[in-house]
Amino acid sequence: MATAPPKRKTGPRDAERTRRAILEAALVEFSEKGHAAARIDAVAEAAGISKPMIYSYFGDKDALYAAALREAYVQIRAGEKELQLGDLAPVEAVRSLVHFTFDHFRQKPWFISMLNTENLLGGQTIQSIADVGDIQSNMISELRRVLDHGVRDGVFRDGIDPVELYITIASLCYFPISNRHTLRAVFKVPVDDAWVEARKRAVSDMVLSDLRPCAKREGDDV
Amino acid sequence: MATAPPKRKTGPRDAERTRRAILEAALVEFSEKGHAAARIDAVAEAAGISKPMIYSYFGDKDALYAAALREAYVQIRAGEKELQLGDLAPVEAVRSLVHFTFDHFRQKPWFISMLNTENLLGGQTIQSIADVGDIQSNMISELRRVLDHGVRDGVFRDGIDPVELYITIASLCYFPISNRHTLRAVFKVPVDDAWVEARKRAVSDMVLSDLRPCAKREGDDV
Amino acid sequence: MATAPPKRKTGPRDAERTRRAILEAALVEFSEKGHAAARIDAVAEAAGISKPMIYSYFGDKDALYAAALREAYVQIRAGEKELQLGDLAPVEAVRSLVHFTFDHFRQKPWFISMLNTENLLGGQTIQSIADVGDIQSNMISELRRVLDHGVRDGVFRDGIDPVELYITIASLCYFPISNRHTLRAVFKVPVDDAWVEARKRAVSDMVLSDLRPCAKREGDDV
Amino acid sequence: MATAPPKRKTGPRDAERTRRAILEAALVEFSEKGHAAARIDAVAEAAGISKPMIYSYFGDKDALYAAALREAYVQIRAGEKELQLGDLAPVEAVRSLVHFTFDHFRQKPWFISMLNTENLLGGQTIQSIADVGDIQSNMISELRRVLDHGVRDGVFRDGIDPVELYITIASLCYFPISNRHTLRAVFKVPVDDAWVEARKRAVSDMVLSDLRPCAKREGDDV
DNA sequence: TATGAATGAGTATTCATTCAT
DNA sequence: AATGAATGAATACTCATTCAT
Repeated sequence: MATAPPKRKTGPRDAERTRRAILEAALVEFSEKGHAAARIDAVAEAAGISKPMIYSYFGDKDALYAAALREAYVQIRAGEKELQLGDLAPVEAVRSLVHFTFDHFRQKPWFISMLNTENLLGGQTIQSIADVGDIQSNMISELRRVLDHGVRDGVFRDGIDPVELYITIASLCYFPISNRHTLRAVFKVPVDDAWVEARKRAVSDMVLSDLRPCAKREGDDV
Repeated sequence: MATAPPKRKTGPRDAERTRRAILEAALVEFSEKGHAAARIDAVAEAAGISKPMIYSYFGDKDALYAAALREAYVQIRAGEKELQLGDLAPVEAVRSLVHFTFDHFRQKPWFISMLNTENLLGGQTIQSIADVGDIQSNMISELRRVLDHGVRDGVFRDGIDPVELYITIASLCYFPISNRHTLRAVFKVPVDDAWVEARKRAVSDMVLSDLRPCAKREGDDV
Repeated sequence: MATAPPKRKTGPRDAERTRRAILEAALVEFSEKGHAAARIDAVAEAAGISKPMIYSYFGDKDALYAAALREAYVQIRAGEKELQLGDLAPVEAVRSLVHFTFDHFRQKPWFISMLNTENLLGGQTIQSIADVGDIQSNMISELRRVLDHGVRDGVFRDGIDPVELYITIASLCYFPISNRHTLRAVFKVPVDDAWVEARKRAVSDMVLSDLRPCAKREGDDV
Repeated sequence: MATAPPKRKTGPRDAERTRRAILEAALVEFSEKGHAAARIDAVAEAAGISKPMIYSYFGDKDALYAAALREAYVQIRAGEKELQLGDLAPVEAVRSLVHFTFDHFRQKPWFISMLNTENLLGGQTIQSIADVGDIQSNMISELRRVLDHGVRDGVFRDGIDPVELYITIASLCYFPISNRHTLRAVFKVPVDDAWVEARKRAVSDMVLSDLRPCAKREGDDV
């Protein structure tokens, strides 16, 4: 913002800039406080505009929340797109996705917080976001192609569903970040950078290990 | 409680029963709505008592929330204790813990919701619950013994930290339940009993697979 | 209380003792907090009994307040009676009354506080205390005799109404005590024992000076 | 305020008018009921605005109370200033101050009530009003000049502290007004205009008599 | 007589939302 | 397009008073 060209008094660009400012402030506010505890006043102040603007741009609190939630998904999708998974060797592609996911969860804490909040509310809002499925399907498609490639190369076992794989990845990346406060308090886990990085390595190892076409792998231990 | 003398309809014993009623209603209310959206009125009504009783028994909303959070931990600990992990073969013990964890998350949804809520608040409350570490340390101790046993029996690899293992288990069990609403909406996952049961099996397989003392396991795929 | 004879379990004396305990606690509570801010709970705790006892002994909060107000008057009357004004020379009697009044206001702060509170409420309660006039009339009668005596002795001027004199005395003794907090804050008056004692002397001098049969006294300065 | 541009019906100037309306309503409410019994609802209704405005303009009940208390002092200072004591002969100046004080106490009953309330609370609030000393110091300065002038003219005795004199004046003016309800009930004083006016004369005579440089005045009667 | 348990009726305070300019 | 002013509807919390034993 500081490096932006000098602001013109009015015009179409200002509207978009205002919209962005509100959206980003809302994303922070909703993710830090949750839906109920988030304050429209706080969003207005953080965005540097007056409250009525928010209503004029977004409608009401719920609509603003929906926009913030969607923005969280848009951001992670944009990050995943930049990975260019198709250009990497399958094992590298998966490892890359795991690392990106873990890091994104860690560095953009509002994503996890928004998901937590939304799931607490029973997912009412996400259903109403029409294109949310499209947003993610790109990544799933790419992952499917990576898996196919890996099977063809003999480095992945067959029959893996990309969605299930993504859920495994997300599971392992999500919990240590989303629950870091309770982990620290209950298990005395030292949730610092070193621990988190170690955890990230362990997670990517585990995910890749699970993909390997090892004959004696599962279901033979009972 | 089980050893208490038979409860009279009314009288001095009402105090304890009232306390329990409030606590259980609060656990449901806080977990369904989150901290900010939870209503003291709703707790009172669900508990079948008047609002002032809540203040008389618990102090204020925050204290009631803290009591509910603690109760969530007490409940899962009680369940884990009943597993008697020490009496089972190591592999069985781990599988049993995974299944219990998964099922508890699924069947007592307030546990996950309370953790989500608490982590959203930055873990302020859990830190103030003095004995929360003790509550879980039993389970960790037992898990450590199971791991040692498994290493001695040659069915588990060496050097596994019980806390890290538990975090892996919890990660894999937590996410599919806690994020079921967004998963359904975003990935069109059919989050029904069949899917959840399949997921549970996949998770326990994955956990056990990761424990196996396979020489060519990790770090050799880059 | 510590030196009281061993308490019998029940009996007529206990009832009276309980009554006194409640009354004294109420006097303190009402005078320290005022009518609205006084808490029945606080009275019960200070009296060392349960709340229902207060209702059983006094009826309700207003009745308890009335009893406490009456008690404040009874106490000051008892003090005035002990002065035995009739046994003193007129000048001494007046000085004695001034000093007693000043000291009583200072040492039994609840009297002033109760009067403040009652006047804030518009004197609704004091009107309902049937015998409150009788309580004070003794003192006024004695003061009238002192004044007559003084006139006969030639030390007081004639035509002084005892009630007006008492109002003058009370005025001068009341304000420096009742308003000590605002005096300190607004005028930086050092409201300590030395100041208060000096004020007491000034007040008694002023009162006696005003009583003296000096020819060129009043009304000649306009 | 008198010099402000003509007020438009609505618009930005409403803010100041609303503020005044709240402040005046608060002054009446707090003085009539005391701090604890005063109702924010009542203030809002009397001011003709909604409750949230009070919080927006003043913060909370305590801050509103503090503003009302300060306003009471500002009002009496403004009145004292108009007296122009410096332009009067010393005796007249003192008599004028006494009469003004007495009349102000009588006609603006909220001043006495606010002081009573504040002293009941132990003066906590007045201490936090930073400029309360300045508010009154003008009057004390003027009074000091009047006393000096009177000494020079030979109409006042020497060595009188203006603060002590003001306390004497205030004492004698305060009590008959502040305690009018209990005086009526206890001493059957007919607290009507006639009595009050007579009292006012008696008070100013007494104050001036005490100032006169009469050789045989005090301390010689014991 | 005495009390722990319980509550109805309030009260200060907040916040999403709209109005008027 | 933008905002300071305003509010209706809620919500946490309190307290005098009563009930049941």
